[in-house]
Amino acid sequence: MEMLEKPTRKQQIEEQATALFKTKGYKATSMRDLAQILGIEAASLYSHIKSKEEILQNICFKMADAFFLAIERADETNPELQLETAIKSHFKVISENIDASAVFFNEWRHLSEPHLTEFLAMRTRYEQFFLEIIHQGIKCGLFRPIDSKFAMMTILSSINWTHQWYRPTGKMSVEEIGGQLSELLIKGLIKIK
Amino acid sequence: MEMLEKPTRKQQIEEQATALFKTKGYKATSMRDLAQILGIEAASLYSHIKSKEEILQNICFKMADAFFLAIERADETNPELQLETAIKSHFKVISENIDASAVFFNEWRHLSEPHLTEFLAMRTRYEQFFLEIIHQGIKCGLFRPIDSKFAMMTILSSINWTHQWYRPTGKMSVEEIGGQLSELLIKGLIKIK
DNA sequence: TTTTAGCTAACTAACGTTAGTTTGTCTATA
DNA sequence: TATAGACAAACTAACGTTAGTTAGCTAAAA
Repeated sequence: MEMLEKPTRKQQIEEQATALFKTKGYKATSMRDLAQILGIEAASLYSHIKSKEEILQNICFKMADAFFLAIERADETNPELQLETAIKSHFKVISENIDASAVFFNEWRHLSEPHLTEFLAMRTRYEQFFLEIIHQGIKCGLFRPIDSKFAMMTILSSINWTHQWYRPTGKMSVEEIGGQLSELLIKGLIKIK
Repeated sequence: MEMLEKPTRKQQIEEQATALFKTKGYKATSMRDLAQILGIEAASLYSHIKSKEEILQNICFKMADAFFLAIERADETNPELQLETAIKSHFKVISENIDASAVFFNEWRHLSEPHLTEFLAMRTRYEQFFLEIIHQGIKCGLFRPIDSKFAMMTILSSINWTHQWYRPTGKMSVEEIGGQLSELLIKGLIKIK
């Protein structure tokens, strides 16, 4: 872990930019806003970065990598367990990168080509992973016969929204939220039956 | 219904602006972009509107009104039926205003004061409505003992994401999606048990 | 001495918006 | 019936501001 070493200026820039992009949005954040937070002039940022969009690209693709890495480790055989693990892993990545997640989900459309196309292709591939689990679950009669794409969208959107309200200082822990999320989405809100 | 009459120029502007704000975002949409679509000069827009932000305000607050109107009619006594009705009503409003919903959910942060504060207050009040239903359901033992705010966020985020993938021309109808949404969220993905 | 990280100054492009004007159409009056 | 006034909706031109970015300089660190 290189976390212990003090961050490079470039890392500081990306960190503060991530926070600004989250709260103000990419387009509404100016290089002068960013520079001010770091206590330097806007022009000085360009000693460390190539362009404003380069920052956005780094945030988006680093997050994409993190998401893929998280689900690659999950290899359960039972669709229910598989889905539970996938939901928990997905949320864990978000919880560890709240600001970057917000940017990832809300600001990707400001990527220029060819990065935009590449980004969307990765997203589709990622969704495919959840789609397959749900499809298997339906096929073996474990899940109710539902439109699998619809179920995938519903489940992912619930998890993806957590960046809006989850706070590390809140009363629910990461494990607790992950568990509750998968329980609510798989078993539903209603009790027993 | 005044739908049959041809829209005023102002209505045309708001309609096209809504579409642009959805796809490009509020900040990334210029008045020149908007004017071009309507086949006029940017300056000419100001014969019909006060400012760019006025358009955003109209979109956001019209949607807020629509959402409140939709749930005010629902008055079931059973929490399960109440929640089902609320979910369906909420989705129905989105389905009838896909572009405006996207702007409502994604661009509200660009409202200036005092509109921003007013907007957030309305949103909290709206969330309170769902919170209350879930709270009642838990209290009477119908719903599992879950953090009600967490459940509310999870449910609302699922419905609010539908604007991203729902298409009137798709294979699922509005009623079908509304039904599936409430079923998935209330009864869960898993079959029987 | 070379490199790094900041500075000042400036550029071009684009932004939202205002001012003043023109054009066509409808309506009421001469 | 012809004309004048009012209005709506567009135009051109330009304003002041802000955007992202570049160039070249300076001072301190390696």
